[in-house]
Amino acid sequence: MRGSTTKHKAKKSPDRERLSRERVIKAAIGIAETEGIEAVTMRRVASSLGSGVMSLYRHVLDRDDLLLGMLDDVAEAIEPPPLERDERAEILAIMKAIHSEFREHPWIVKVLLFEGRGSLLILPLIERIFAALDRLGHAQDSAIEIYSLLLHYCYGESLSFQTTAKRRSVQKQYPIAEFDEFPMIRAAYLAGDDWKYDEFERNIKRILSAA
Amino acid sequence: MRGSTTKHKAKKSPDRERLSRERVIKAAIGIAETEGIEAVTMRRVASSLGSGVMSLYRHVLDRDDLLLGMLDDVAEAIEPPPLERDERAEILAIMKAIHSEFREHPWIVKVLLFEGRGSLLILPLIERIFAALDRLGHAQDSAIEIYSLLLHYCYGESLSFQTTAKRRSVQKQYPIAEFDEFPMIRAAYLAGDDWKYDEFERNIKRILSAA
DNA sequence: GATTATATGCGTACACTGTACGCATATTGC
DNA sequence: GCAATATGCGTACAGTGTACGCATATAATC
Repeated sequence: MRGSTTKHKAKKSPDRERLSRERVIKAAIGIAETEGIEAVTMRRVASSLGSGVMSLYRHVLDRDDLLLGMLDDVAEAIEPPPLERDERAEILAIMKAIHSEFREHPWIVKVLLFEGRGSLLILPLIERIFAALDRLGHAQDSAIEIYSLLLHYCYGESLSFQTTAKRRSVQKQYPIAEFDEFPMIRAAYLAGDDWKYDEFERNIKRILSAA
Repeated sequence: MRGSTTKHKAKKSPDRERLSRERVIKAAIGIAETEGIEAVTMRRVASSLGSGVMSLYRHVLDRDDLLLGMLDDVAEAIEPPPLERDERAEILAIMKAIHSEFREHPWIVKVLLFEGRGSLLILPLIERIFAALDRLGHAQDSAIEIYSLLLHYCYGESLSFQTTAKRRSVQKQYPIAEFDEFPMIRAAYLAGDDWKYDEFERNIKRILSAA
């Protein structure tokens, strides 16, 4: 929408590219990707662009707006899975697409749940879920409930995955002795989570088998 | 003007109660309860106790430790639901207990998921869930998966409830026009969520029907 | 080209945050 | 009464988001 009129008049060849909403958002995403969303401070973004802090505010309303822009950017990049004839296969494919996006860009979940913002660009996928539930014979209220179950599990799982990973890296783990009175928890704890690979998919299937 | 009431040096009866870990944590919980976890800053807690900021650090390692203390405090207050013969009823009762705690003290979920900390005091309830799943004939791996499904849905739902409530109060809602291309989402959106009352319970039952 | 209008960059300042350091006082043990 | 310890907390520092307003770069008009 902006700057499309290519009036290449003065080739001043700016040694430093001009700022833009796009560039600011992309820089913020880069930082979030490598250092986590907590590292996305206005100063950090500015310094990664080699600009002053307040320059960012020419292209972004405030930090909240920047986060929203980041969401829109990744939402745009999602490629919708191909349509499936089978309703449950359709829903599973969509949930897997969303989930893998959450895994690839873990910061998304924190922004979604903490800032309470959501990108509108994901709506087509949600609509497809509702359509599939409709085809499965669900009335609106139960469709909404199942959708809520699917998505909130996805949120919780993705968020927990992050914090678990962090906890594990920090090695702030509890001593196993704490679990002595709870044999089953202890066993689960010791089992680790290598085999968890397909847990998400299997749990979505569980939900769908009850839908 | 604190000391002005007592002209001589009060030897044993201080007009101000002494600080303690307990008092610090309780004060922090009070603030979290009424103003949200974001308002729980060291300065805010100190001022609510009428003490200096650094005094808190005599009873609490750091802010993280304070949050952990808060978790333990509410976990302690949970009353375990009575044992149920029926396994699914047992699990449902426990999940409802946890969920209602999350609703009553919304800040818990944020601390749990963001700080990545957890209170050990809730382990007895978790153990009961695993025991019930065992009685239902689940091997360890599928038991862990179902437990993960149950709890992560509970997390996601509780967290989303908060942010939705906040969004609603701020009235930062999207204009309905945005949903024109997505009739089912639009309908769901317009339906509101008054009837959502038992959604959590019904969804847990859905999960259990697939367990 | 010259002049004006606007868009953009950003330095400084302010009100917050957590907490390290070390001094002052209160309480306890002998 | 005196020493040892426990407790309270003032000050300082490095962070955070961002309001304000000046300086310059670019665009538009004459």
